[in-house]
Amino acid sequence: MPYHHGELRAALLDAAEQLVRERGADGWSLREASTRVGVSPSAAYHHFASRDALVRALSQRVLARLGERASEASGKFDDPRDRVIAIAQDYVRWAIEDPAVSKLAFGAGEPDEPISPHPHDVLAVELARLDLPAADFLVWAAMHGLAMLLADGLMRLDGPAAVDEETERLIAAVLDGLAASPRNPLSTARSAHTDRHQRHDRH
Amino acid sequence: MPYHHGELRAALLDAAEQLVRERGADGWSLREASTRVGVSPSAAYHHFASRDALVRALSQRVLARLGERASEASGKFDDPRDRVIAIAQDYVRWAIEDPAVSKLAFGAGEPDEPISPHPHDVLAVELARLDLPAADFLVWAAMHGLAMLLADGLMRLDGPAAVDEETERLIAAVLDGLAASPRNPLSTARSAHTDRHQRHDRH
DNA sequence: TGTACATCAGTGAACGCGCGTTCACTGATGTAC
DNA sequence: TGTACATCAGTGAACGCGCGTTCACTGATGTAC
Repeated sequence: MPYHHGELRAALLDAAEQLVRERGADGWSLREASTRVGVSPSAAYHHFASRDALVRALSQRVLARLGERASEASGKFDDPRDRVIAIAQDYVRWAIEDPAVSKLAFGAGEPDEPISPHPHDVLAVELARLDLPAADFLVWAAMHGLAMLLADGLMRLDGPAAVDEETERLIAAVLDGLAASPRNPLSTARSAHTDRHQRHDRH
Repeated sequence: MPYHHGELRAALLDAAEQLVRERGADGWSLREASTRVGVSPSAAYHHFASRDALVRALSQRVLARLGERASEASGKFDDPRDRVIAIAQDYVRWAIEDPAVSKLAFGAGEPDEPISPHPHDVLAVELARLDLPAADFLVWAAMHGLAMLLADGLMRLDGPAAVDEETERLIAAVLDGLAASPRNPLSTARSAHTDRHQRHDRH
């Protein structure tokens, strides 16, 4: 073990992520993550201002990876509708496979810097192609709800096939329903990260 | 302050709920709740086996209250469709008004005993009247997702009117979409509490 | 109505523990000349 | 190519703290007779 680790920041995030996976969002400590990496507890403070900063950084890394997954999932199809459904299926499967990590990702509050690619943005691009303005948050809400109910064990589905099927059924229903009753195209919904971008842009 | 409190169990749950509200789902201790009630920390052990048991009991109490709210909300309308939308609007508003408590309610795992009335059941009754079999979990997922995205600050809406409007838009879309493409009426989704009931019934 | 006594629901001291964070330090690295 | 030195990224001891839980206890309550 070299004196200078070299990748300590990433290694601490890895260890913390694994601990979240094993013990839940709050069942671990900075000291424990340091020990796993093989480093003294104080070493972490050269990379994170506090335990809380580490948690936020982890949340952001996880969300960015989810955004990448969404991009990949949508890339397997051409039709925008199929792409949206593929994103949703991937999102829901991910939440079931990694429930504690996904809960942490969404519960860590405002990010320190914009998340790229943000899952919401990946979805919004596809919905724009479907000519369903102001649908992005509602479609996101639908897939998010299904994902969280399953991740929290409040709802169960037998096997990945059933999960994919129900996800498609829900998202298809939302898309069809929104298409059937279009309304005022001016969205009233906003996201934290979009706000920040806009604020930046205006300066 | 009498030696025998009389309502200590409920008082501890009240204090814990308020602490969750102020500091977040995990930002408080059993000792702190006891102190607030004006009782020694060990007194709690005559009413709860552990801190974890207190958290579970709180989660269950909160869910049951949400079920009651849902019943009340739906009672203001006659048309089942309006009733479903009213339940959803109440659910989403509740999550925005009390985000930390609502997050705790859904994250506390399996209940010790059945929740009555369970919010999902209240919803399912209305959906049965709409002749939309196997729609209950999907409609629940949609409202739940909207609620959680708003509670976690991942999405924002300006004011209660916008919240109600977007909630109605989402739920209406799901109902319309599901009605337009009916499928195999055999639901593959199950809930933890329904499972338990069934297991009981079969004995 | 009075008394003995079991039970219930508190007290308060103590336990061992692991936590986040600070601090003065030191070994390793890389750059200037 | 060699050396001086600043900077970087670790160490390890220590801090004060509040935690959940246990334990022997005691005051209050309610019931039997």
